[in-house]
Amino acid sequence: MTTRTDTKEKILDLAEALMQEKGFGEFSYAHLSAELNIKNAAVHYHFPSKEDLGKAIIERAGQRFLDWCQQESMQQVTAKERLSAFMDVYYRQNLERGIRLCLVGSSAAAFPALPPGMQQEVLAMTSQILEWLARTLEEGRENWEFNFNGSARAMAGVFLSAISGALQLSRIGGESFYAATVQQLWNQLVVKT
Amino acid sequence: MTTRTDTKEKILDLAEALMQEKGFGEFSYAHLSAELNIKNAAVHYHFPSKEDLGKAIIERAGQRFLDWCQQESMQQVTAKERLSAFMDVYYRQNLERGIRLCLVGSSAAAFPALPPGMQQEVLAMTSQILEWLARTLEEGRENWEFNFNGSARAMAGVFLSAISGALQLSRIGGESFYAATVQQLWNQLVVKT
DNA sequence: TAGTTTACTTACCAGTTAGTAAGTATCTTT
DNA sequence: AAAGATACTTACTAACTGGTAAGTAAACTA
Repeated sequence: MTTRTDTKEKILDLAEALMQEKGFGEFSYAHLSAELNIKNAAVHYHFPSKEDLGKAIIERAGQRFLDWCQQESMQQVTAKERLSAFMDVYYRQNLERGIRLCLVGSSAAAFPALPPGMQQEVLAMTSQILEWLARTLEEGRENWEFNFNGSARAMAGVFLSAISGALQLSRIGGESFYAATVQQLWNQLVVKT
Repeated sequence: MTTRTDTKEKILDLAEALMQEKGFGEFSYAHLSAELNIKNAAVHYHFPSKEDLGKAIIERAGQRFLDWCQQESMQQVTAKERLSAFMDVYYRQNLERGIRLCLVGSSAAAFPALPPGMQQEVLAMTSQILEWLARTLEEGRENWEFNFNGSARAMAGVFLSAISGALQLSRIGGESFYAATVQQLWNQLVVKT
């Protein structure tokens, strides 16, 4: 079975981008329909409520993250290379597109205003990311690639807080702020060779 | 000369709290006026546009920060105690009030949607904070209270990113996430005695 | 005490928000 | 070829948004 149209995916792509650029509460069905040259009722056809739309955005992104970290090429590289790839895909690339936030940062900032069903999806996705980060950091520490004290889970919290925060603050301080901050974070973590 | 009413200050207090709780774009003149038992036109009397209101919120908070870090008692304590006080006033306390974000984090997340005049105020306030942090970190390093490599300015960027990010992510992960993350950050920075 | 300023209220407005009900063209299945 | 599902459009709504113009009561000033 083939889908005749890809309107639903296009809506999700655009909504996700707008969420990173402006926040979930700062774009409307009218924004989506205007840009896609459809009527706002067409968006409601695919996503009856904004909660449905929000849930779908996060659900898809969460699945994409799982696919990404379970892909074959990921299993063959070191923890340091995996963490570097993570930062490139989920942070560095957003910087190049007009400083989009990561979905975790965007969701966290607007969390109390998000529909309940969406909050649950955000929690699930964030937990997945934090667990992957903790596993990666722990493995890197055992391989003498990373150097840090305390639990890998706590370090994962610091790392995710710092990079999502740095992406946000670089909207104020510019790309140079992001570059300097992430470099400092990386230097603190990585064992010099 | 005494002011007869304090409506203007009450509006600022409430607007600041709402900005930390929900974000600048997520509260309205109607929210403010309803809670203060006045009409929305009364809010417009004191702050004609939302840009005026936003500028006033940040301007006042920036001045409050300057007053705070220039107060007499601050000059008499060590860098470590000053940094600890900063985290208590500007972060720990927000956690206790339903996880309000700091104004820097709230502003950064919504930055592209903020009125231009407000963006300028946010930049000024953030610069003040980063400069103070860099000075404090540098002084603490010279006193053997803190231990870090690289420039104090870069470390200040990591520190501010991490704590503002941790406050946001604790909306997802709860207070325990904040506690664990900030403890890890502190342990990495502070020289053990 | 008359005039002016301050701090509002009353009563609007045009634009935007998420959401809905009913209709239509096109494809798929029987 | 008929019946049903799919993917929309047309046309609408009630609630809310930031913002304004005109009026008013009380306080301050000349």
